[in-house]
Amino acid sequence: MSSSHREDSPCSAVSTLQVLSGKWKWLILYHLFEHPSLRFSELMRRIPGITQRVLTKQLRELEEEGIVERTVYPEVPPRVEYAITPYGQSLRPILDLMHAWGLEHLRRKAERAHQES
Amino acid sequence: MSSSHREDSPCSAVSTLQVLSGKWKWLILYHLFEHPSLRFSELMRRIPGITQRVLTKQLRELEEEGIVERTVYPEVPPRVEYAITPYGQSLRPILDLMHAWGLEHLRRKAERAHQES
DNA sequence: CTGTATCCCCGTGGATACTG
DNA sequence: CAGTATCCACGGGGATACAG
Repeated sequence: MSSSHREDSPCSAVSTLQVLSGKWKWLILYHLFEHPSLRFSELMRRIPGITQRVLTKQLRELEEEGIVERTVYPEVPPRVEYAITPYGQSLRPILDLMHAWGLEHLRRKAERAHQES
Repeated sequence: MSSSHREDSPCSAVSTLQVLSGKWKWLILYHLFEHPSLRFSELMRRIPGITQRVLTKQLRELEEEGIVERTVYPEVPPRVEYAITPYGQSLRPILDLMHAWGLEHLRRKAERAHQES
């Protein structure tokens, strides 16, 4: 996953973004923070627009980084549940801050748009 | 800038990432946090690998969002300085958290790699 | 020095069909 | 239900040349 050119940036925040790079990863985390555990199909339903292929891929990458845990229940039909690992929990403060900032930013833009009308 | 499909995600963190989407934006912010003000060429030097075209584009987008301020000094040769706006300062806590998390993540990976050797 | 203007590559993600 | 397997489209970003 992009361990290609060894940029070795002095800014470690960049490596965080690297790990979480992927159009839907933070949204996936958001839902897993809201619900301790979700099935594959539940994630699909909660994330309109994502496809099976992409959801699978991003979950696998999050799992690879130790952020998400995948549990397979050997039943028929198969059931697979995803949950945030304790390590993944450490991302919560970041997501919360971004959530707050995003809200404020949207409010700010709405205000601007309103002013010039 | 991607106001295309109106996903209206319930997660506002996503809109934050949207605003800051761009390969080098956080790194640009990082340097502007370290130095109250930097010239275009100074940013170029501090960000190895970026091109003029892309640096310009990302700076313009940050400016558009009110995060970065661009000041042109009408001299010859021209001098342009970039600085974080007060509003942009509100991103600092997020960047700091990501910085810390990134460091810890790298440490963690190094540890793992070391274990299995 | 601080940019534009062109052209182009390639990786991420989307569409669709199929499977244990 | 929870995925793979293929194929493909698109746009963000890189290379290069040029300009005020």
